[in-house]
Amino acid sequence: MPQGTSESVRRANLSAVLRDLYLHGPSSRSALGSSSGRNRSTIASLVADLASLGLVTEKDPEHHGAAGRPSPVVSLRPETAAIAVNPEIDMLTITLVGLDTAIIQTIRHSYRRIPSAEEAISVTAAVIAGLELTGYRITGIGVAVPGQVRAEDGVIANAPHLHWVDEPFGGPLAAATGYPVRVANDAALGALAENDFGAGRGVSDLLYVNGGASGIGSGAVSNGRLLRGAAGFAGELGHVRVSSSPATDSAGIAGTLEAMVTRAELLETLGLDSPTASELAARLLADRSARTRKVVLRSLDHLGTGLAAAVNLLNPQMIVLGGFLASLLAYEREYLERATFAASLAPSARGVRIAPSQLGENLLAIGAAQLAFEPLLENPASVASI
Amino acid sequence: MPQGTSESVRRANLSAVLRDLYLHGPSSRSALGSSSGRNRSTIASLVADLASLGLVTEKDPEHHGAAGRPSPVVSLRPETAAIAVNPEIDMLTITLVGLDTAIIQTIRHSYRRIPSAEEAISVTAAVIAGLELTGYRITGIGVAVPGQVRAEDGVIANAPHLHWVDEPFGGPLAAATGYPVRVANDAALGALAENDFGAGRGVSDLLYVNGGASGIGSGAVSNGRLLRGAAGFAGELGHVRVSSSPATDSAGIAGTLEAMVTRAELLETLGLDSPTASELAARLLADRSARTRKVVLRSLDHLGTGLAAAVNLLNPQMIVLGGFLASLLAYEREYLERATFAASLAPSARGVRIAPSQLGENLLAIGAAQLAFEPLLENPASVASI
DNA sequence: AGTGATTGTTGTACCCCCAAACATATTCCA
DNA sequence: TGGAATATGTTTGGGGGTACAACAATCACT
Repeated sequence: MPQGTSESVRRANLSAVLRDLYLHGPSSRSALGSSSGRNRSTIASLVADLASLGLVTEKDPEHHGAAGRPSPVVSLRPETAAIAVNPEIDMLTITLVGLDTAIIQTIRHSYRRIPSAEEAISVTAAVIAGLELTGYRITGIGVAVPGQVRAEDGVIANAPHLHWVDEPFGGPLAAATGYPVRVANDAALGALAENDFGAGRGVSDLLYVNGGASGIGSGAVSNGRLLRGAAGFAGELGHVRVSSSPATDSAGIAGTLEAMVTRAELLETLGLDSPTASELAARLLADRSARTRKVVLRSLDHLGTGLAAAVNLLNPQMIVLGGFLASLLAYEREYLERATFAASLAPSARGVRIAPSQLGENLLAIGAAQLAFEPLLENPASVASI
Repeated sequence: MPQGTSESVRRANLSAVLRDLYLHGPSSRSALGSSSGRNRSTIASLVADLASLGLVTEKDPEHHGAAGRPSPVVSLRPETAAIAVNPEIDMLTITLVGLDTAIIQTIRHSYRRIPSAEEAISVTAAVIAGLELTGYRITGIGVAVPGQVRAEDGVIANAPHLHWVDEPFGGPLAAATGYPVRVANDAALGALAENDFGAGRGVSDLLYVNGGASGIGSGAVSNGRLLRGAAGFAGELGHVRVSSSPATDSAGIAGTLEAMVTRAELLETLGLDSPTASELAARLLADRSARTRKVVLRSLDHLGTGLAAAVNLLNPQMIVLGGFLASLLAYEREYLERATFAASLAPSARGVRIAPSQLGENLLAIGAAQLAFEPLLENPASVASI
């Protein structure tokens, strides 16, 4: 972000106010002032600007029983929204998400066979074209992809389960819909969402690891920002080696966390076929048989080794586990903590909390919407062009 | 850094100009203008401010053969300096480093036995008290410690080879010397130095891994900034597991990179006792015996596994190897690349270069000085108080 | 010597935030 | 019930900071 002009000051202040409202919900003008450190008159001017941009509204507060003149409550207008897109192997989910983080509408499109990137793009564009969007102001599209995404241009470098390799996605989807499009890895967006709205609220350094049917995805937030790396590929803990086993993962690498800890093995052990996430969690917790326990503990050993690598390399405050990894955590939390901290440097281990994911099925929609909202939050005046 | 006031604009612009000079050396006023994007008149005012703060001088340029009025060359004044401190098990090194990155003076203090933190602090304070510093303006002290350092307050959480655990260092040293003190891990400062002045110039995401007599240290730069993590402990690749071997490292963790790849084993194989770094490099390169080769390749396998973990988690553009790891790289670069990329996600692997360290024995002095200069670079007007 | 190009210099305009004075709305208390 | 206390909105003036335009200075080229 450019700095060093008086316009950049205005932009930074508008951004701070809008972000405060986005992260913490409606707030009085005086509270906005004290949290941003700006003067009363400045806040008044900033809020007036945001209101004239159509981003916020002011309402008279309910009486709250404190002395002094009541301060109007500033709220985000829910008409400002983003479109979250999540292609998976059997389904494409498209969600309309308000700037107030409300889930406005969800459309699921199933397909028989794994779609090509072109097909996914055209289906997405068709669904969006069919949405009733009058009354909404759409800031853009955020796409959560189960694979490695080049942040710069939204090209999907490799999404193994979708069989997409070096597929342009952001560009064509933008061309097909007319909206700006940003694309990122799904677990990275999960990390973002859990960090801002879930288990990791207020945390500056967080690791999110999700266990799904197709493998283990992960993403990290470092110093309050998504850890991207050079091209946007960072945070892939699932493909870090934790064993000398020759079993390979979806990327063909042997002995990785994803290769060693699988949902399929757990289902086989439990004798389940295709349970929902909550069924799996319940059945696993109920089954204290020796056989199941052995499988779980072996998985937790490998998971601990992997988490320890992340603890040593990233020094997070919090590790959030999603999917069946959350179930494994619930099964035997202390065992996982021991396994993790045994391979972690003691000072780093001391500061880590391991917690289950708090956001449910809307996790990726929220995360992808965050991605789409980011340019607006960074430069609120940019909506003038929408 | 606070934002949102007109003073912050001035600070950001002063900082941008000073940092440009720090990183890229002397520069004409017009070049400073175009690189920072500020107007001619603004640059004139900024440079005048920096000059009145005593940080820069302007000189008439040599004729350079281009049309137009010549632009004065702005240079950093070398009188502004920092004190770099590096305690090791057998020696304490104190270096006076100019803001123009010149090494002004180096003092080495040897001791017979490993010092306590208190002893290291009092020796450091005594050496600094004995320095002839008239004519210099000392911005502060930067300390590079072989261990995990809490960034916030400079407490050394664990420096295994020095047997320091939870030892306050920054605070007492500041009290003893009167200078502001910042403390960080030595390899992290190596990463910073290589990133700004060494093999990784211009790179935004870099991993530095150093192999020394006492183990493997590492640090990372992510998005142009030092990767700190929650408490400042991030970047410790040496303690990531790469093997199921029970051999433990200096932190007591089994099978880690540091446990599996040691300088001692290399020396034993080569039949050397205590060679200098360049002796070791030369002897290793000259020895193509099957026995040596076997040891080296096994080390490179483990190193590759470790580097792959970092590639997958951090997605760096460049990996810089120092110490005997640079010698291993020189011995068989392609083998290390294969070992690393075999366990790396292909898109992440494609963008990585592995290179030897470029900065020699002054690496840590430069890095520690960077740490001490950082507050000045961030807010140049703060020197007014020195 | 003249011309064109580039940059320093100066004065003005504009943007943005802050502080102070005043106005307003509420609670508290006698 | 009415004043005092409190907190905040509103208005106005001022200062810090950058950009712009006009002018001056200095170089290369012919």
